[in-house]
Amino acid sequence: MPDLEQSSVRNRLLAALSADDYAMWAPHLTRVNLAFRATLHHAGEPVVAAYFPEQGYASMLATLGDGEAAEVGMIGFEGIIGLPLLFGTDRSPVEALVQSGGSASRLPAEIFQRAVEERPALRALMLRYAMAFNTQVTMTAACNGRHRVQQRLARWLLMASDRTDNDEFAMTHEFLSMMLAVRRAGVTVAAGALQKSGFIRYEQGRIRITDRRGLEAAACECHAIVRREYERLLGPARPR
Amino acid sequence: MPDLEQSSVRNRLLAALSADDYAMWAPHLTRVNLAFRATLHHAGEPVVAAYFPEQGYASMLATLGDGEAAEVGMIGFEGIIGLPLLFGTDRSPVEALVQSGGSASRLPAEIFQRAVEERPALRALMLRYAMAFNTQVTMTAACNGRHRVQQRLARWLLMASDRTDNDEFAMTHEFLSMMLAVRRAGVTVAAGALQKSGFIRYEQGRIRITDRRGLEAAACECHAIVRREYERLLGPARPR
DNA sequence: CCGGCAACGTACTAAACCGCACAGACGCGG
DNA sequence: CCGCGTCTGTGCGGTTTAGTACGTTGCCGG
Repeated sequence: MPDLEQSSVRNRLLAALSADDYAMWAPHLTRVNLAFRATLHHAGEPVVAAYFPEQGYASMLATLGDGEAAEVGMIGFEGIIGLPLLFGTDRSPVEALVQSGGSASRLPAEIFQRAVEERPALRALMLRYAMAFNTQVTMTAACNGRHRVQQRLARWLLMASDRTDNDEFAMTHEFLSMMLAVRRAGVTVAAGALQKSGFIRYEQGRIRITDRRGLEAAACECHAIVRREYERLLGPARPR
Repeated sequence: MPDLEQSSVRNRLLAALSADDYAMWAPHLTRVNLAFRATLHHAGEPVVAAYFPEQGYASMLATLGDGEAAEVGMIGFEGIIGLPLLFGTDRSPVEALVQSGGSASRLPAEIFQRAVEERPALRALMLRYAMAFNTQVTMTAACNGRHRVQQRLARWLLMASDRTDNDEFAMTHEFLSMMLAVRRAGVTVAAGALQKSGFIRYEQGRIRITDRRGLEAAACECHAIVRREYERLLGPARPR
């Protein structure tokens, strides 16, 4: 497989690497399919590779004792899946589950960890992303405690939109209910209200954002706070 | 002020530094008082120093748009307050508020950041701690979504106990209600139930854990998961 | 010893959400 | 175009928590 040109890479972290750092990685990067519902790493098991999504995104799910799980963060083309490697460990109690299929560049764990040790600029970039992602998890914690289902649903849709650079995605109420840790029927009611207001439109497993401004107003501030932090640390997102 | 002997340091990160790394920092460390209710850094404002608590602990509070705040993590003698510095930034939307007074070693931001850049072993230690703290925030996010007030209260008391190495602390229901993002009256009811079961005992602003095993059973698994992750990454806590 | 304040106990109504159940709508394969 | 599985709409009773309010207890300073 030929090396991928850096200029054709959509992943924002890979694109932000210096030419040198990218060239170092290029021979080790393989373009892989991100299959819908694939698990990139399981809770408590070794993380053997880092993934830089190009299209699609994955959820980070905290697994609770009773077999349940709750989403704590999302990672798309702006980030990297496999952050435990950056922190010098190869496992965590978090599972990475692909929610929207696509593709990613895969890098073996040893290559990633060696580069993080040896390349200060690369390390700094990854750490800034880690900070942004931490902020996302932090606000999820606060949001889960304070905000109502409808606000959280609106926030969730905006985050998914940011991370896929898309206004429409395949997504059932059942699925959303697992992400938000609420009942399926609770999602139906909240989504119905958002649709009635004209912010979204959905049918049979597809949701489309029809009024982003409105949806932003319906969401809690958590989305805006996290988004600002991403832009501060990683540069502006492309305009929507 | 004379340099502090590393052997007399209670903070587990400082104690775990190599003698070399500690010696490098010793001239810059100042022992400061952690005053009850002091803010070590505000949301959105520069972090000018890192603090290594010796006694007492601080809460990390995510500030929401409406002026409210919710606790997302706690840092005591096992950690460091000022993690944004490790990630190469000097601010975050999180506030560090002292919840139990004590003392800490203070290190100016520049000194900390330079050492993180230049000293791989020191950096690795700080990153492992950051990973452990992230796990704490992650589980808080999941816990806030899934678990009931009484479970969360039990978990919170156990975490505070771990971080102060103490079974008793000054703490009102009013205060706990802010930490858990619930009503004050909700805490009274939950705490009353825990007391009735004999797990805790409290009166006028003091809470004491009287049956740690029982309290652990009453808490959700989130506490055990986080504690195991701390031990895995940072070594065993002293037995309780 | 007494007044005042902070902390805690409790009660009531309302809202949010759960658990469950079931019916209708859609869409795809045969 | 028919059948069946998936997805969505809705309702009902029950639990949890919010919001509010007010009474009681205990500490502390005068």
